[in-house]
Amino acid sequence: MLPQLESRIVAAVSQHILIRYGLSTPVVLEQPRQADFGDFAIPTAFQLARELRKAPRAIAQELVDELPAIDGIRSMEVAGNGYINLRLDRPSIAVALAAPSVPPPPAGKVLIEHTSINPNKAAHIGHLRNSILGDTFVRMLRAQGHQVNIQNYIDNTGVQVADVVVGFHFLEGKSLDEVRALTLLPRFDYLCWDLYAKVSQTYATDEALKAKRAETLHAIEAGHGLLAEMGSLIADKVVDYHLDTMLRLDIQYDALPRESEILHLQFWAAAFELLKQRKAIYLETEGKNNGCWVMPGSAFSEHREDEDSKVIVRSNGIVTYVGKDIAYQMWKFGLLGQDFYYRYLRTYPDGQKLYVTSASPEGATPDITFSHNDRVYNVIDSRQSYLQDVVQAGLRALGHPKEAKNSVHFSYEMVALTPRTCTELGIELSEEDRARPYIEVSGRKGLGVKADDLIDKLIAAALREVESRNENEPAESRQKVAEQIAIGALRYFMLKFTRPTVIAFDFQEALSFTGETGPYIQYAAVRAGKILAKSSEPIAPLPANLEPILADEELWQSLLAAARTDSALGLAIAADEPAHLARYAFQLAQAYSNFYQKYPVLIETDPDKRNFLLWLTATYRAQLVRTLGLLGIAVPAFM
RNA sequence: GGGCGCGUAGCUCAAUGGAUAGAGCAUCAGCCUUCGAAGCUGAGGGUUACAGGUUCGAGCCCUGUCGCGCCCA
Repeated sequence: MLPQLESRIVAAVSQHILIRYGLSTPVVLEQPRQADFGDFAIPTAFQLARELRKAPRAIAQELVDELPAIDGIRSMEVAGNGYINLRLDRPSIAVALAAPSVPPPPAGKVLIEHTSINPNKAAHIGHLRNSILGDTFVRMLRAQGHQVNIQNYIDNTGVQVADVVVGFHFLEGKSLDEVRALTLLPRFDYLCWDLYAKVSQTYATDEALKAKRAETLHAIEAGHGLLAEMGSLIADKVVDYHLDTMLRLDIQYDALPRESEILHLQFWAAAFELLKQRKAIYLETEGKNNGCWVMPGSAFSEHREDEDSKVIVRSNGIVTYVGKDIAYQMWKFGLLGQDFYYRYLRTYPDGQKLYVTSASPEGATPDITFSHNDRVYNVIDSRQSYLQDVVQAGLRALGHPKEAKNSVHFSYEMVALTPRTCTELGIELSEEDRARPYIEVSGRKGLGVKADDLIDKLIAAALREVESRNENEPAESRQKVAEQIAIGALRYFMLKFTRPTVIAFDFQEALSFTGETGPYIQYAAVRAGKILAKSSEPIAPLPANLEPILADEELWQSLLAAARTDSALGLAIAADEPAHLARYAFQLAQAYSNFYQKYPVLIETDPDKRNFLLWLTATYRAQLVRTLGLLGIAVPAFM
């Protein structure tokens, strides 16, 4: 509702500036630093000052004097040395907020790839940041009308899966049937976690075992034989666990594109032909890369010519990682000229179906595709930014600048552990490490916090709180509420940091449910719900004369805070930053907590005011539920 | 050596080039005979790493220096 008003203001001011001064200076609306300055601020006079060679304050005064009336604006005034502060027509904002919301207009088709965990061990907290960021951004885009499809890429033929096969088969001498039996036992993913660490450490001293790694990898890539079968058995089972873990966080996918199908359907061969045709790569004939197909450094580095060229196909004919990624990125946009087959995999509790790629039409679901997207977000940590740049350059070199521009590396920094948390986990640290602010997790060392362990721990902590506060609720409901609180705490924790910030994960901090946390926001929504439930009377329509009620400055500020949800969503999407929306959710909860403290609703004796307070409570509740929903956080029935 | 990111209160972090740099935690002082305190009110705490520059205006942009992290070689 506020966005419409905002764009109306921007349009009116821009148009006036164009006519009056002949300038198309962009107009931005700000939220004033102090509430008593006004409801919106326009700093455009400062920009105009340069071009008009005139004092900003004088320009602001001209604008205020000459601007036509804008619907919904009560007054404009010049402030500071050139701000224009706007005050809104309060009753009309309340009325607009009370009106039913209109669905957003349909927007473009977007692909978000997230999670993409190597299917060789249990998920850890670092993976959670990826999935929660990706899933939240999906929810945000969908709320703006985008048609989003969610993909979780599975590298089921990579070296990491090979390592676990090496572990089972060569290190522990297990047969296919024995491994199959193990996959049926609980927590096979945890078993792989330990085995992967063991194998990685054994490589350091056991050359013979290390030699088995390459043999195993080749067998898996070829796709037949005992080792390949064992690899796919392990990967499929571990993927199942990942899907279950993510479902606990309310995270779902539409499709699982797999590396095995990219290989078997020879996506790379098609991409290779196109790259050669368009002269995006060339065969190096000298130097260290002699005999390799390379992409020149100038293609992906704007400023420097002397950047090393990037090898796409090695001299032994084996395509690199980047090469395969370019082929896959082309497929995402529908530029490859071929597609996967898709096989039904499972149905989520809400009825949504999940598909996995397949190399043959047999058993495939006809008439679906997950290709041909307008825009692609790859949620991948910042360590891969160089590779993502090369992939993007590949598209550009192939003559697809638009798609290159619409390839977004949605990058984020890693999740590390605080030294204190390492110690709690029984991990020994060197003197040097103890002095560091954080310790990087490592699957090879088995150093990390498993996602499910963390979730279990959070639920246990939440359950203790819930039980101490809600003795009369049935155990089953308390369990459910504890789960919702735990997930709320976890999701908010992963979202409150901006993407380039390294999260130093600390158990004590993550297990805290006070202050700027998910449960604080949930609590605000639950309190609002409780008042609404206790009030026996239905909420009457807003009274005709709202002016006296809204003359109360604090009450007005409270209402305005609740009206900013869509603006906050818009800003967060424009900045590709879910943390902005998370922060708004917290501010919204703070605003409600203040309102709750200051205005007791149910004992208010003036019926008009009481009805208004009830209405505002319902509005807050709705905005809190909606904003939390965008963050993937549920609102418990009680707390 | 090159590339990317970071450096803000005791700690962890915010801050679309704009007004007096804000939150949470921690510390201290208050508020429960409940619309349940997972809350609220208040206090103290800042040379935004350093040095220049651009600008009407810089935590943010540019250059350099120092420190930290990651990636590539």
